[in-house]
Order: sequence, then structure tokens, then C-alpha cells
Amino acid sequence: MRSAPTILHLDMDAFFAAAEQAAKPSLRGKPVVVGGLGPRGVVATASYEARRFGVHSAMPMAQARRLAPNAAYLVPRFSFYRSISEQVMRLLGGLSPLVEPLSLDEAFVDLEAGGTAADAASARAVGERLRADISAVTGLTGSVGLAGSKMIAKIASERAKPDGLLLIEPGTERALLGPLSVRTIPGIGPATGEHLRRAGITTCAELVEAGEDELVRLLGRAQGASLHRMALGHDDRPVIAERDMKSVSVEDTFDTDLHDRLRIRLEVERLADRCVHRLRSSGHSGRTIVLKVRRYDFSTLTRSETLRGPTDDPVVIREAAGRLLAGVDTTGGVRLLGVGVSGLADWTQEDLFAQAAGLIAGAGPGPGRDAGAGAHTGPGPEPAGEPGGASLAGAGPAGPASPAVRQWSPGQDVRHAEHGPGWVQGSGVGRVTVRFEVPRGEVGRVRTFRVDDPQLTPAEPLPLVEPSEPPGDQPSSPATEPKERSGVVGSGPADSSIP
DNA sequence: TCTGGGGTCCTTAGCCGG
DNA sequence: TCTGCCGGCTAAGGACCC
Repeated sequence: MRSAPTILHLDMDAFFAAAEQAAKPSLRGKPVVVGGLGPRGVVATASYEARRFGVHSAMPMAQARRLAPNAAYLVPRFSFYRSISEQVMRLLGGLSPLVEPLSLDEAFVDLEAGGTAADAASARAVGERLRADISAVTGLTGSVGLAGSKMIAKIASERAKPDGLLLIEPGTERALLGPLSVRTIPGIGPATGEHLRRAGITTCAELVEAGEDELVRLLGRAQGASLHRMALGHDDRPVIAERDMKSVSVEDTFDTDLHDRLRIRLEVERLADRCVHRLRSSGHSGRTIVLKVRRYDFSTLTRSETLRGPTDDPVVIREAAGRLLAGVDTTGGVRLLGVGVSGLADWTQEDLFAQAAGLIAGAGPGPGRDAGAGAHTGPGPEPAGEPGGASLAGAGPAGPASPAVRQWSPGQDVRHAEHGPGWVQGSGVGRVTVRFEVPRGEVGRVRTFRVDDPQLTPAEPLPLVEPSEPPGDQPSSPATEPKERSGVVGSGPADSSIP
């Protein structure tokens, strides 16, 4: 707890959906839903217009379509969101060296450590300036919470939404929390909320009243004790800039349940290879291999095996996953498979053997490993065509050598040789509909092409704001001095000829 | 047309060695 | 030598978060 509200929580408003609306003028003010478009997709983000219809995150897409049939349904474009997120995080980095990103659209900042704010007035000024800078640099809005602890700052930003700022004076936390639902406290989800409700506890005040002993009895030692403190408004968790990765995993939900044992085995091997790729590009190896299986009835089981030492060898990991699968009954069908690695290290057992044999000269990463990781450098696993997601094609992931028909996903950026940049509005029966418009332009016209039109190609996202805005290390001045080029579109040499 | 994907942390239980 | 206790590790599952 602090005596001054110097912990800042930033939460971008309806981030994915807002980014799409900013990139696509025809969607401004309209309900937009971003999420998986397959038969088992769920909503990642709904714009505020879509929320009015009752659509919200984690809702099955089918239900969202029933509630808001006229909304625009788009596939997420993570590399695009990541590039915007990097711009925002750079602005936060200008406020303090202590920035803790929670996701692409959320972060804590320790203003005290940055020396940028020592009291309520200066903290509020920093928050307002940050909001203005974010708007100038990205064209999007974010909400800011300021308080003496992480928990209260997060609650504040939530209450400030959308496009607002709320400062909660230290000392007033308990009064603020008292009447609020226990679900306000981070860490209390549906299950714990229900558990508490059955015990007659629904508000934070009642949580305090119950006392620590009773909460420990109800919820266990760790959760009970921390909850009691949280309900009192006490939260000493520091802002942590660098967190070590603990595990890496990949998983796929299939459009239809898998029954064929051989196919299941193949999918597990594919997932193991993808997992290794991720593991290597993060510069890690791991000791514990985890197989996850969700069955036809949604029951989920995990099986794990711990090796003698960490590895990033695809053969070793594939085989371990295969052994684990052998012990799982899949009759009835499988809707999801996943492969993960935990117990991470930044070296491998093979490194040690090699070192012992005098094969590795210096301390650097082994040449063999490097080659492995380097094989996939480039702009990352997602091809320019985007959605790296799993269940796009009707047949589910890994349809081997499906007919070479081009897949166009709703929302995807494209370029037409004659008509210029645009985005896919929809496709079907051999046709693809494209709207030709750019981030700051007018609402564009719609044209339809054959899906295999050679003049139509996938494209990189265009920047939301012309790259000439304020540098991150001088957050206050939306000055006109040209910036080095604020890599809005990630890595690609985006052709940014905006008409 | 029910329910994604990538994580973290906690709890419980069994086993093993000191 | 047997028993009890304790800590550490492994495995599995659950809750939660964005």
C-alpha cells in the first residue's frame, strides 16, 4: 500500500474491435465482433455497439450471431494488434522503467519508480497526458486507473471505462470496496463466487466480516488469506517488469470431433512440432511434456511426463507426447488436443553432453540449436495472410494438401492491383467481397471478385495514424518533429502508399 | 451449431529419502 | 531396526485471467 496513488493501470477500450474500427472506416459506430469464426469459435472482443446487443467476451460465436445478426464478424489479426500494443507500451516505458504488461491491451506502471508522479495531482496529470498520447499515436482510446495498489488501480480503470480516468485516494479503499460484489476482486471467478455465495458472502464487506480464519477454512490457505487482505484493500504486490516464462503450449479445437486414432496421433505430432517451434523461438527448452485432451463431452484431462533433463528436440518431445497419448482412452471422440512443455530452462541436456565432450567452444548458444531456431525466423509463424489460428478451413486444422483454393478470412487485409488496399468483407461460392478503404479515409466501395483473381493478394495492415507522431520518451508533446518511423506494421516493409 | 487459446497459480495425493 | 515426520518432487485437476 502506498500513501500516494502512484500505481497506474491502463486498459485499452474494446481493444481488438476498436483497432478494427479504426482500420476500417465503414465499421465506425457499428457493432463489431472479433473472434474465431469456425463452428466452435468464441468472441474475443465485442465493440461497445455490439455489447448493447448482449454480446460479450468468451461467448460462443453462434450465440453472438443470434443476438447481433447484423454485426461485422472478423477474425483476429494478432500481429496488427501487437504492433499497436508495442506503440502503447513504448509510451508507458516513457513514464517509468517499471512497466508490467498483462496482455496486449493492459499494463501496470509504477509511477513512483519512474519519478514521474509523487502525489495525486501529478499522477492525475500523467494519466491524462498518457491518454492523450495514446490517442495521438494510435488513434484509439484507453482507460486509466490510479491508486495506491495494483488491485485498486485495476478496479479504477474498469470503472473509468470507456475512455476515462479514475483516481482512488489511498485510505478510501475499504469504503469503496465494501458494497461491491466479491467478484470485483481479481481471483474470484464464477466457482469461488458461488462457493462464497453459498456461505452467505456476496459483498466485500461480508468478506471482511467473515474473517481470515473462516475464509481459509472455505477456500484454502493461500486464497483465503490473500482474499481477506484484498477485501480490506490491502495489496502489496509490486509492479514486476520482467517475468520468466514458465511454460509453452499449443492447442487446437477441431471443427468436428476426431475419432480416428491414427489421425489423433498425427495431430498430436503436429502440435508437438508447433510447440517445439515456439519453445525454440523463445530460446527455451523444457523438462516436462504435457498432453491435453478434451473429450467429446468437454471433460478435460492432462497427462505429463518429466524427462531427465530439459530438451528442445522435436523427436524427443513428439515421442513423449505419443507415449502419453497411448495411455488415454479416446473412444467417443476428441474435440481438443494440446501439447505443452513446462519446467523451462535456457539450456538443454544435449548442450551439457556436447559441452562435456568439448564440442562447444564458448558459452553462447550451441550452433546446432541456433540453426534450428533460425530456420523459422522471418516475421514469425503467421504468414502475411494472417489468421494463424487453427480452425479456419472447414475440415479443421491440418487438412493435408487441401485443394489449392485460396482462403480469404473476413477482416483480412488485401491489395488489388487496380483498386489498391482493402479488406475482405466476406467470401463464399467462389467469390470474395472486398471493401476498398484505408484507416483515415472515407468509407470505401465494395467490389466482388473470384477467389482466385490473380490481381488480389494478401497485404500487410496499414498504420492507423500517419507515422510522424511524438516520440515515446517525451510523452507530453505531440510535437511535429518527425520520428524515426514508428514501425506500425510490425516487421514488414509495408507499402504505405496511402491514397 | 455451446463452450478458444495461451498462460499462471493453487491444491491434493502419492512417493521417496533423510 | 522400525516408525513418524518433513520436505521435495511429480502428477493431475481446477480456477482464473485476458
